[in-house]
This record gives sequence, structure tokens and C-alpha cells, in this order.
Amino acid sequence: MSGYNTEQKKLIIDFFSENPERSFTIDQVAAALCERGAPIGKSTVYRLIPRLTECGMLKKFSEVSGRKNLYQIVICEHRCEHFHMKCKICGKLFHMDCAISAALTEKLLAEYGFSADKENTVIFGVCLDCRSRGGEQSL
Amino acid sequence: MSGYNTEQKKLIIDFFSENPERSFTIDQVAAALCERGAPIGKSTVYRLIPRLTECGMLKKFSEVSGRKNLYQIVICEHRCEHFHMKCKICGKLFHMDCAISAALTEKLLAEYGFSADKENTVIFGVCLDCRSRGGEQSL
DNA sequence: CCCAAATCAAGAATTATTCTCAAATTGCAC
DNA sequence: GTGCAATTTGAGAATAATTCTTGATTTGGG
Repeated sequence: MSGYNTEQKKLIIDFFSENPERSFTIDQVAAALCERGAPIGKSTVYRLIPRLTECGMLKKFSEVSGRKNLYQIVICEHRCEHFHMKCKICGKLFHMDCAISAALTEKLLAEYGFSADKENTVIFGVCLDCRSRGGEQSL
Repeated sequence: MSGYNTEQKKLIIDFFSENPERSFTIDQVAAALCERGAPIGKSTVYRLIPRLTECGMLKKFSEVSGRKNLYQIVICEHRCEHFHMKCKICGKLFHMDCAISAALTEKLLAEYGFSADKENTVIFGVCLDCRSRGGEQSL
């Protein structure tokens, strides 16, 4: 992320990092931070979350039903670009191996000439654990 | 879509059908319809678009940058479930062949135990035409 | 044609988001 | 450290988006 390092950026990243499996609306983040007395204003939260998303630190979803936009932290070991999968039940984000991501990308390119944007795509579904456990859809 | 058949449903579907390559916010649709004097109220548009989305007639995206939710008509020849790809430049929606969709789904299931939801996933990228033409990203 | 159920619309109410601008903070140059 | 220009912040006003309420209208089966 470019620009100055400010306490407010850190507050937001820390908040998301505390809840790596959950996604939040901007408003929820602002409310949660303000409630705990963090020194950050609503407008700053609205300003920073989209910027953190653009630089890849957060990932944005829109609810399957409903109209709210949700943000969640992306914790990536891998440096190469890859797709992400999100479990609609538990909320976890999964990383598609780079090799599999690349194979998919190549397939779409070969077949349709379509150049997929790994960064901005999220594949929704249900993860292994939740499939065995059953449960309610949260997203 | 369940429920009564009303003129208002038809107005909305027609509007999207006239613009198969474009996506709109709910507000844009309401404004456009009202402006052309269509007999439909804003609240009806807000009520119907999510329902048309749930039943698969429309597809919902969230902007790559920005926070608006966009809706676009899905014109599908294929009955089997498949993934959709959306070109960020021209806006067109593409259908991933059922066989390729199934192969991807199976791969993710075998590799991660992740059961992908074809209906609610959209793969963003740039289509063949736009790659050769160059151009500005619209979404 | 009748009627109950479903749907609609106007606009009020609420909620979400953006904007404004003075004050505070940041980090570089010295 | 200190000074300073550029950047960032936040309070709250302004705006925009969405939902809700309620009485009127429409729908389709009988």
C-alpha cells in the first residue's frame, strides 16, 4: 500500500486479522472499531477499506443474496497469482494452488481467448469440513 | 419465477434484454424505466430485481473497484449448470461449456473437497475481442 | 364475475456513502 | 531533533441508496 503509514491503516488491518474467517461490511468495521474506542472515524474507514482492497490486502465479495458488499482479509503465503475460493458456510477463504490456477487460466485462454483476472475473482462454494458437517449458509 | 405474472416483471426483464451486454444498478434500472414513463415504481424495481436474480434470470456482480452492485441478464441456451465469465471491458457474459465447468468443479472437489457453486460464481477477465482491441476497463 | 392472495406504488423513514475543510500527522531534508 | 510540505484524518453535513408502510390495484382460480 502506498502513502504514509498511519495508525488508522493498522487499526483496520488488525481488525480484519483478528477475524480471518469472517467478512464484514465497511459499516460493521467502522462500528466495531469506534465501539472499542479506537481512534478512527467512520469516513476514514470508508476511505481506507477500498484502498486496502485495491492493493490486494482485502478481498471484496457481494452477498449471494442481498446487496451488501463484504470485505475479508487475504492471508497469502504464495506470491504467484492464484484464484481464491470462499466457503459460503464457514466463511473461510481458500487458495487455489498456483499450478491449478494457471491450468485453469490457460484452459480459458486456449478455449475462449478469455484472460481471467485471478485477483478479482472469487469462486463460491462449500468447503470439505462444512460439507461433512452440514450447516447453514452464511453468505 | 414463482408468483403472479405482472407487467412490472416483464418491464424489468425487457429492459435488461434490450441491453444484454450491460450491467446496471437497481437504481439505474428504476430511473431508466421511470424516465421512459413505464408504469412501475422504484420500490417495485428494488423488490423484483433481487427476486429475478435468485431465480437465475439475472446475474449479480460487484464492481472490481467501487461498491456498487450491478445486475445483468443471463441468456442461457444450456440447461446444465455452468460457470459464467464476464469481460471487464465490453461487459459481455460468456458461458463456460458444461464439460469444462464440470471438469473444473471435479478438480476442485478432488483436490480440495470444495464443492463449487456455479450459479453464484462469476470469473472476471478480458475477452478475446477486447484483448485484441485494447480498451478501457468498464467494470 | 367474485374473491382471496399477491402485488404494487408513493413517499416517509432509515441506512449507507460521500464530501468538505480545518486540524493533525507523517516522513524527508537538514 | 526541527521545520516543512504533502498527506491524511475526522466531525458532521450533504447526498444517495435502500427499505418499509399502507391502502389501492391486479391476478388467476373457481
